Amino acid sequence: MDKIKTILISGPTASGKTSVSIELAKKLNGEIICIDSMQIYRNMDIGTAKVTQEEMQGISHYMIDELYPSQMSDVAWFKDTVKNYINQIHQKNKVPILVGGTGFYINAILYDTEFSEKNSNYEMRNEFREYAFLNGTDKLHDKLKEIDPVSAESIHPNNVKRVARALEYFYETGHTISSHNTTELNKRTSNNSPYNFKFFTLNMDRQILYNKINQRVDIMINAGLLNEAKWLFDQNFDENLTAMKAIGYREFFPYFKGEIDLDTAIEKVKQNTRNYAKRQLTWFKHQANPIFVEVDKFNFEMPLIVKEILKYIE
RNA sequence: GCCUCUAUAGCUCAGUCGGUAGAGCAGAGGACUGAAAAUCCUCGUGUCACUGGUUCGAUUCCGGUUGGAGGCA
Repeated sequence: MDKIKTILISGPTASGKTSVSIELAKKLNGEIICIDSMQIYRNMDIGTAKVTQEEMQGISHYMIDELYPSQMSDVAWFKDTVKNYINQIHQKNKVPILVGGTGFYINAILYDTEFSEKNSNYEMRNEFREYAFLNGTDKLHDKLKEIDPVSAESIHPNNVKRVARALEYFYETGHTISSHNTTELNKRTSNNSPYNFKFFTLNMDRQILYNKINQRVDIMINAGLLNEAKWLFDQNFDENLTAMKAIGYREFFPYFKGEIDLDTAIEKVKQNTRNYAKRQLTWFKHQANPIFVEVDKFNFEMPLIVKEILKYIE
């Protein structure tokens, strides 16, 4: 049986993924799956730049509003859910178009990262984090050195999250996470993806991108971002929830508490968004092998961009 | 007009008891495989405003000039 054909449109935030994907879907009889760690949450529309009903132009979208902010997402669940949607869309004889900026999730889907083994233990994670807090990050790192020197070598002691996960993985499965990672990385290079995919990353001059980001934050403010942020703030959720880390929300919490003024909070949103865009680009450049589409070279003209992408398809 | 303070990295400021300087922020680069919009790592040469003087040597001390802030009239 032939592999299912899919198209993936990625890129940093504010690069125009949404409109490109909708134009493509119209041209290719496609449906859209959003690969975005934050658009998955309900009640967080403006700040996550979620597609609006009008923008969709009748194209079906999936993986939006699947969870409540009080729920935790994770790669394994995300990948399985997307997989199902891809199959469903394919069975309708339509083209699944994946669009999003969460590189970690994208790779998990495209390169079929193995998560079947049950090995996630949040309690253990928290214990390790507590241990590092009480005894210092180096002490936690020493524990890792004992059971998995290879991982200890590549994970910085300050990166408690990773050190804790590596330890958790070992105690849950009896194997080192470094061996698991090696296996999964080999899958990526040996091209045994379950999909026949074309992977695009939209990009543009850095300064232009930053200007777009700044402008978009202002637009979000005018569209009522503050109300959304206030709502989330008022829920009094645990600050460790993924949804509480969303840029465009958490920066306003100190403002609601009266600790900073509004302009400072808005500047912080812009800055964090810029930094995030930078991290996304680093991921796409080094953790994947996409076709880069420099949209500013096409003057941001949608027909030209779509035409460029279509050149690589079929 | 007079007096006082001030002029150092894109920004906010340290500092050098005289031997050409360093933090935070911004910015840049990177890592990443069950929290990922998360988490973490690396990167700081700039006419030390200009101009004279003292000195072996001045960004540092002294004089003047110019810009800024405050006070008195």
